Amino acid sequence: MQPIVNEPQSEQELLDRAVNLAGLNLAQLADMAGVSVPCNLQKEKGWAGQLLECLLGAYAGSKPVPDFEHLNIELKTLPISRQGSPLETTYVCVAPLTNVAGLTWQDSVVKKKLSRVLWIPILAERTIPVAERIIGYPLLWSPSAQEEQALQADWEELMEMIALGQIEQITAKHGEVMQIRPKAANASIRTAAVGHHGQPIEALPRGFYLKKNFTQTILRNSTV
DNA sequence: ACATGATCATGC
DNA sequence: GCATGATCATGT
Repeated sequence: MQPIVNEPQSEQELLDRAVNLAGLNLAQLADMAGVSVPCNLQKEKGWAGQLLECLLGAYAGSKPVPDFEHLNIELKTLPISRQGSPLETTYVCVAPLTNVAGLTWQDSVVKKKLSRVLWIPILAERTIPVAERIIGYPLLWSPSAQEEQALQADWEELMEMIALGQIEQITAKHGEVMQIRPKAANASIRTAAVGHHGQPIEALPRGFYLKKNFTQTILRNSTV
């Protein structure tokens, strides 16, 4: 999927574009982009997110930079129920498993990634055919002081465990608003990590994910 | 019913 | 292998 518009030149232009997509369904968006709608997302889990990128003029591709680099804005689609509740957690970034000594929240990739996010809710209950899922009203967000505190607390807890060589003890239950879970093509993938005694080990790659309670709060706080 | 752990596609 | 985009599907 290639971008079909130029890069937005301002936050407002980006937001305007997103607002203009609200209320449309994925079939209409696919039509605008000249692509076909998959029957399900089993083999194209990122399809809707990539479709929105293309329609809004994101050019970053798979580069480790914000979707809208010059605006420092990250784009996230968020599947929601008819009640407006998030249906999935939200991937943030890979969790560093080596050389973590001295890393601070202020310099973390998580903080940077979440500093400014354009959330685009999609009514995406699994019973709704992909083509009929509807784009919701967009939300341009930066964490409040309270939200950042919560994120920082979880980040510090989780990173401390990693720094102590406890990566294999971390489960998705750790963290109040953010968790660490596997992020890999399959469970046999391995990457460099650090063990209990500081020795090098191989571990399943992990990622930071925002829990539903957190993204729910973001949506609620924007409710009119 | 739901979250956790597992997985899928793609580019370089 | 690691980054991007996430949702699937099983266990509890």
